[in-house]
Amino acid sequence: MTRQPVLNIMSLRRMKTFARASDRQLKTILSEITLERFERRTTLFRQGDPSDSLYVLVSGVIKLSLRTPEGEDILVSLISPGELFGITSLLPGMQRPFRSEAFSDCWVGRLSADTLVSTLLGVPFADFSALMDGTVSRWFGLLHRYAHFQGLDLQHRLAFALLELAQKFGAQDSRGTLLILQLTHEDLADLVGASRQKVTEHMRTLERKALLQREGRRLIVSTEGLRELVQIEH
Amino acid sequence: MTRQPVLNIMSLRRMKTFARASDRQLKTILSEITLERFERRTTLFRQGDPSDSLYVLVSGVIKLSLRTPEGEDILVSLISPGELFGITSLLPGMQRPFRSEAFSDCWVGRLSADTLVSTLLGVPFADFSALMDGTVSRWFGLLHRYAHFQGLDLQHRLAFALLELAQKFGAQDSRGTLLILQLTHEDLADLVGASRQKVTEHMRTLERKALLQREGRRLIVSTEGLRELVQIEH
DNA sequence: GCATTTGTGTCACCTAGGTGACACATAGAG
DNA sequence: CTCTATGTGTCACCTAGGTGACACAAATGC
Repeated sequence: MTRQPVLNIMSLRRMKTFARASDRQLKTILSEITLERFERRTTLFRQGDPSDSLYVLVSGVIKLSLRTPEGEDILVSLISPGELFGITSLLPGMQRPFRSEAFSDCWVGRLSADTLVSTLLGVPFADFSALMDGTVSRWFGLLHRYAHFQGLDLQHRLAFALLELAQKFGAQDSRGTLLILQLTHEDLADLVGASRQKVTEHMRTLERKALLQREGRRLIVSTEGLRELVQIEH
Repeated sequence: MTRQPVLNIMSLRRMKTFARASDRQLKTILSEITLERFERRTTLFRQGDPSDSLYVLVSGVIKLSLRTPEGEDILVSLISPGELFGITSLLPGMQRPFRSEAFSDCWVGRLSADTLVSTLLGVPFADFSALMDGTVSRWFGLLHRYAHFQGLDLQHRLAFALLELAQKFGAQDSRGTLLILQLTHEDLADLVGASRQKVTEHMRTLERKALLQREGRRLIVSTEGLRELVQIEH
């Protein structure tokens, strides 16, 4: 077993995140970091765990991955030494969106997101976190969508996309959720990464299944129906 | 033409980002926001523009999209009223990664990222921005990768993935860039969203094209060659 | 109101890539 | 050094979805 690596002000400052920090700040942070070792193939946290702490990779390689309901594995990212990960801990009340496991033997530093933010910025964590939530969390949502889309067939990508749109642009209507948007099939195709023609075809089958109606060029979707379509059959 | 909408403390506070702000803060922000109108199909900013200001959507729908080198359009996101967008302005020195256009007639508020951060958090923008860069910018990078992968064939996805890995885990070697990673074809398959078998096949053709060599289970890639492969032929 | 442009529906055809199967290579574990 | 696990290479086969083409419908401009 490898010896525990030294983590000091100099080694921290070599990392991008800490390059600008003062010695005092780094000292505080150092005193709050716990070093841990993880053997290859060990998992650090699992999808769905509460997203409490933040990690710094000291040595080794970490793998972030996603297990789809269909049992497929999606490798979202490989983390290299010096990087921070477990970033959802910067957003309020998140769960871990990915599974994290040691891709090789690793040394990892763990600290609370709160410590990082308050010592580096000197700002209450809740304020920071709320700002992140209002801005940058959309990136995260999109990333999540794209990752999930990997290896889903068009039918399901469409269903997900419609649900997302219903959530964002839906108005309740006696017949279902009315999308207040003038979406062409081409727009949808660009959104789900498919051809215009195939989108037309699948939209028709959704109509036939009564998960979707049209009123001129406006869509009325059945969110329950779509949700069912998406969850079942795997 | 629609009348200019009223933007006041109350309407701001209805937006997620400003929900927690004090009246004073909102007042400062209000005084710094410029309201602009954009007709349907007008573009607010283009891919590659400097990412200076931040936008708040007051009414209408905004479309963020990406034009691939192949001329395909990828619809990354549709923004609904109340959302902030143009978020890359929170990171230091970024260019706009997406094109933004009015999907319907819109009213949009524009302000500088600096104003937002310094009035909401009371922290120098550079500090905040550096922290974002060290943490959350990875999300953005991944999002960018996934969006670009849309509509690329396996060959190219693989090439991109290898380039990315070379960047992160590459060591210079007389024969090219050596990846200090024990990657199986299955790992690569999970990374690019393909089957193990097809990855094997394409890896072999990359070898035959001399863009790739192997030393045991370690890879040596030719970054120049791959870059060429990826850029040419469209 | 008509004419033009933009969107929809539906073909027939083709190809990238998924799948299963199996032989062979390699690398750890004992 | 051998045995077992895991990884690689390569088939033949099948299917989801891309493409081009064209008819029809619906908006939009004039």
